[in-house]
Amino acid sequence: MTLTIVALKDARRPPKKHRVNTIVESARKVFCASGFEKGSIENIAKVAGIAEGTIYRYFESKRSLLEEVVRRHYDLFFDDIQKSLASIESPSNRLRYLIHRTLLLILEDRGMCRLRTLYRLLENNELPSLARNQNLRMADMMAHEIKSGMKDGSFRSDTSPSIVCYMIGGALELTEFSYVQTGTAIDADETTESIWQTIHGGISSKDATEESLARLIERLTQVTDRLDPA
Amino acid sequence: MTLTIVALKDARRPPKKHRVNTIVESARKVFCASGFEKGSIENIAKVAGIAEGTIYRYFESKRSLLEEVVRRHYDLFFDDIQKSLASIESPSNRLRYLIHRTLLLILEDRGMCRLRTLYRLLENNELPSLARNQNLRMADMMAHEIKSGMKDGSFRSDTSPSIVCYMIGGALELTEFSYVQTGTAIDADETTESIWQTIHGGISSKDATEESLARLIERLTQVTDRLDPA
DNA sequence: TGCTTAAAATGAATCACATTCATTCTTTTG
DNA sequence: CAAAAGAATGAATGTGATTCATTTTAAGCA
Repeated sequence: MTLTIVALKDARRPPKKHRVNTIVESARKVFCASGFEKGSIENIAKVAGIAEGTIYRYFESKRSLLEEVVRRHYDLFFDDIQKSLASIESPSNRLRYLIHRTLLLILEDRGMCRLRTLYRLLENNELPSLARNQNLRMADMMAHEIKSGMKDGSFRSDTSPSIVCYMIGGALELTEFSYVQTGTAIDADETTESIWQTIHGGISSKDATEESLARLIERLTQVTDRLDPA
Repeated sequence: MTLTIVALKDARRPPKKHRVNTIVESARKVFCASGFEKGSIENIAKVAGIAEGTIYRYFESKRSLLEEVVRRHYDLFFDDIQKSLASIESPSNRLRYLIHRTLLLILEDRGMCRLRTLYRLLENNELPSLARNQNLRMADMMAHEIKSGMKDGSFRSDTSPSIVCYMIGGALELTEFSYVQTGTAIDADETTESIWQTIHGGISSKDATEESLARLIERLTQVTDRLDPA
């Protein structure tokens, strides 16, 4: 008897958690398939096999449901990325990894990408929103590496971490945007390389350095000429 | 008589153009004040002093009305920028100008910015949309300068113009986004400088290399001085 | 100037959805 | 097992974009 009761008690909560999971999962499917605006609550309820009203027991609004869908997806990503980061050596390499990993995520699921891109646009009211937090989390990770690099001397000390973050984040976002829009595949390796190269070395040709080298060679030639048995 | 008729005939079109102007202008006011979702057609019609249905004679939907509002604003900007560009000397300077000018536009009207940011999010269906065209137009201008710079040797030849465009565009967009969200003023000069510096010279410190070279040259100079007929 | 026809404007009606809530069904507790 | 609490339901509500039959205005013509 006691066992039965315990079993029932335990069975009480799983249904609750299970309900939420079912709803979020259905919402994900519907939103990914039809987009946010066209993915109706009616449809989500139908897919979940429940009544529309039930959704509102667990979620305040359609938008907060979207928020949960997006959050679940990206939380996994962030947790995973943060773990990997620990085993990578220098700030440079970690920064590169962040770029590369994000590109892979973008490629992984175009539907979610579209949702996220779309989601960013909707949140024009509350400040401490999910998208903001996601951006901040990624920006924080990048900024941290940039600052480390500035400390250990591998990056210039007059760099503005936040602007560099914006530049990397922006490039990733526009790449994502272009992918979502056109569906043209991205070469993650190549794109990482381009972004990294620009961030790292800039676009200016290294005239100064090359001039120095030229002068050096000239001098050396003079020296060797002298030393040569004339 | 004839004159009167002519006057009436001419009066026929101006009302039409005038109507559209009135509608767009009212829409701009309402959207800027309340945002897209909360700015209702009813309200726009009221501000314009016409019936709701009339709006639908000139615009297919609420969204296309938004599109027109945004387009008008940015068309002016692009035309102006393109004119100024002609009188600027080098690719580098033109690129800098594009960055700076865009930042000034962002600062100029936060309401329009918010609309544009919001607008970008909405367009998840039709490909050749306005936002896309705007992005393309700006991207084209930037890419053009980058390619010129690569040709004339001031930029590295292994630069990827599109990635660099993405990086600049992305940085501008995130700066815009942060401004729209927080309202914290941006220092256009300083931000331009940071973006430019990173794009131009990268973040890696060149100190090490250059110092070594300088020392090397110094040594060699000493050597050659010795060898010179004292 | 009056008459006819075409274009424009109107706003009440429609429609699509998100959201609410009185009611019904289930589970828990005593 | 009955009462109470908690979930679920889906019809009703509310909001706001969009449509359309009707009315108003303007244009063309004798």
